[in-house]
Order: sequence, then structure tokens, then C-alpha cells
Amino acid sequence: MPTASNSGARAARTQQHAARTEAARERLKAWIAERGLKQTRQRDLIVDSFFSASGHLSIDELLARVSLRDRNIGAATVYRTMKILTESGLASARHFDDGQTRYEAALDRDHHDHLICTKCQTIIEFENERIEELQDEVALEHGFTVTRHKLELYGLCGKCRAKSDR
Amino acid sequence: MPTASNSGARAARTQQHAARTEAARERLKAWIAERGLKQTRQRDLIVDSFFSASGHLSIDELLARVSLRDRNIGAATVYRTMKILTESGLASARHFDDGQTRYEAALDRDHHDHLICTKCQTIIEFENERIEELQDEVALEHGFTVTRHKLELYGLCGKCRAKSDR
DNA sequence: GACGCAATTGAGAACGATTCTCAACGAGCA
DNA sequence: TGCTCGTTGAGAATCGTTCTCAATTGCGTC
Repeated sequence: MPTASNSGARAARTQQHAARTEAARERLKAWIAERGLKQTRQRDLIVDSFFSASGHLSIDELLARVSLRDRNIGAATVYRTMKILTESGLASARHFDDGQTRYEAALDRDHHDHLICTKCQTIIEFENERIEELQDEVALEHGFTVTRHKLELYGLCGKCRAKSDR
Repeated sequence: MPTASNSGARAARTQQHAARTEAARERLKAWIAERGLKQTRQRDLIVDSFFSASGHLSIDELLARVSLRDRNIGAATVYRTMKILTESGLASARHFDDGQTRYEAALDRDHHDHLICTKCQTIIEFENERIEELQDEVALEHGFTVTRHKLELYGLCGKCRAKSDR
């Protein structure tokens, strides 16, 4: 059962998600209109489901959420919608080592990298300005111009390490 | 047509590859024997082909090379052999953003990361001690113990940038 | 060198993630 | 309201990879 502070936190989070979803929908609407595409019930539902969740969703997970609201939406539509969200810059696709593509909300977010626990699959995001600078230096030394990068640290999170030490 | 210095360089490279292949075969032989596995003509041929090539080979590319020497070797065997090489530490598998697994020789090599040209697919390897240190620091801040990491910088190499500037 | 058995092989089936195809549907403009 | 063209769902197709299975082959043993 939720404590007062828990439900307060949840309410705040819900509100934040609502605002985020709202903004995303606006941006998507504009992006879609620009290209002569159409806004559909299915897309709205998928976008809503995506932005009201948090973390790094796989298509499976997202489809599960979407199906709760409309069991007729097909996987192909989820794939197609996430492709649109990715192209419009509202979501970004990540390929961790588990074989499936995961998506995260990219709305007004800075670039960041990931720490992934190989045991419990927890994914933590971090940013490190100095690492980015060093990357650019390295690239420059080799005549490269970096357009994007991927840095993933795999290991054990504190909890899992404690467990395996026992 | 090859110049004198070119063919000299090629000879040296060939010799180097031969030595590398030799060492790899020895190590694999020991590793295979330890676990009661068997050495076969096919495995030898695949290992030879792999170590005498350079760079980051996909299964397709490796199979093409192998087929030149024995057209009866199946893809499954190449997959199986590369799995063995990976498990024995003689090769390491990389997953760049092109959807297929690529393998590189890992014989006595230090850890390194990659710079990848998104235009011509050139892959350059680099090492940077300072970046690795910073990664460990970041991980520590989040209570993680890093066991492995992946750093890939995607962008344009010098040549491709020059071309696209025109 | 022959024997026996477990490991290996090649071919094709199976698989999981993703994309394509196509007929039916529906958004948005006239 | 009607038309046009993008979108949808379902299933087929695709791609990389792994599995299955019958036939083959290392390799330790006699």
C-alpha cells in the first residue's frame, strides 16, 4: 500500500509525464503535418503509451502497454510509429547487448551514456563532459569528425555485487 | 603493379600473419584438447582464413574467404568455429551498427575502442588510458563495477569528409 | 591398423527481431 | 460528402543466427 509521500511522488511523476506527453504530441503533430503525413488514433495511443512510461522500452514492452488500451494494434504499427518518433528526434533508439532495440524519450534531452548491470539489467544514464572532450581529441588525431557516439559500461550494480559477494 | 617497397611490405605482412596464425592454431589446439573437443580440417581452415585476414570480418566475409579454399564448408560451421574462437579468447565479437556481428583477432591484444566512418565503413582502433580511467570513476560514482565496456565513435573519416565538402 | 564412440559436419528447418505486402480502412482536404 | 492517398493489421518475407539430425570423422583404445 502506498504511503502519503509515495503517492505524492507518484502524482508529481504522473503530472510530469502528462506534460511531457503533451509536448511530444505537439511536436509530433507539427512534424507529421510538415510532411503530409496523417495523425491517427493508433499513433496517438502509441505515443501516449511511450511517453507516459519511463526508461528504455523494447517494442515488446511497448506493445504490451499499448495492447492494454487497444488490443487490436499490431506490432508493425508500433515499429512504424517508433521509427517516426526516432526520425523526428522525439525518441532515440539504443542497441544494447540483449539483441533488441530499445527506445528512450529524447525530448529536449542532452546526450548521455549508459551503465548497464549485466545481472539485473538496470540501466543508469550518465553524462561526462570530460570523456566527450577526450573522444573528440582522439577522433581529431585520426582525422575523424564525430557525429555521434556510443559509450556503454557493462558490469554489476551495487546491489547485485553485494548479492554475489555473499 | 606493385612497387618494390609495396611487395616488401606485403611480404612482411604475410609473414606476420603466418606467425600470428601459427600461434593462434597452437593456442586453439590446447584449448580444444583441454575440453575433449576435436581438431578438424574445417576448423583449421576457418581459423587460418580468419587470422590471415585483417580487420573486422563478418561471418559473410569470412565464409566467402573460406569458400575459396573449400566450397563445401557450411555457414553453420563458420558460426560454430567463431563461437569457439571467441570463447577461447582468440577472437572477439563486436556489434557495430550495421546489424551483423564482426570478429577481430584478439590474440595478445590490449583492449581498444573504435572509430567508424559511416560513409566508407573504415574502422580505426584506438586506445585512450585517460578515457578508461574516467569511465571507472563514473561507474564508481554510481556504485558499479565495470567488467567490460564499449565505446564507438561514428563519424566521417578524413577522406570522406574531404569528398563531401566538395 | 581397426574399432567404437562422442564430437563434428552440412543442409535445411527453426528462430527472433524487424520489415514488407496488400487489401481494407480512415484522415483531411475540396 | 466524396476522393485521394497515407495508414492499418495480418501474415508473409527477410536477415542474421542457432538448432536439428543423419551422416561423417577425430582420436583414444585394443
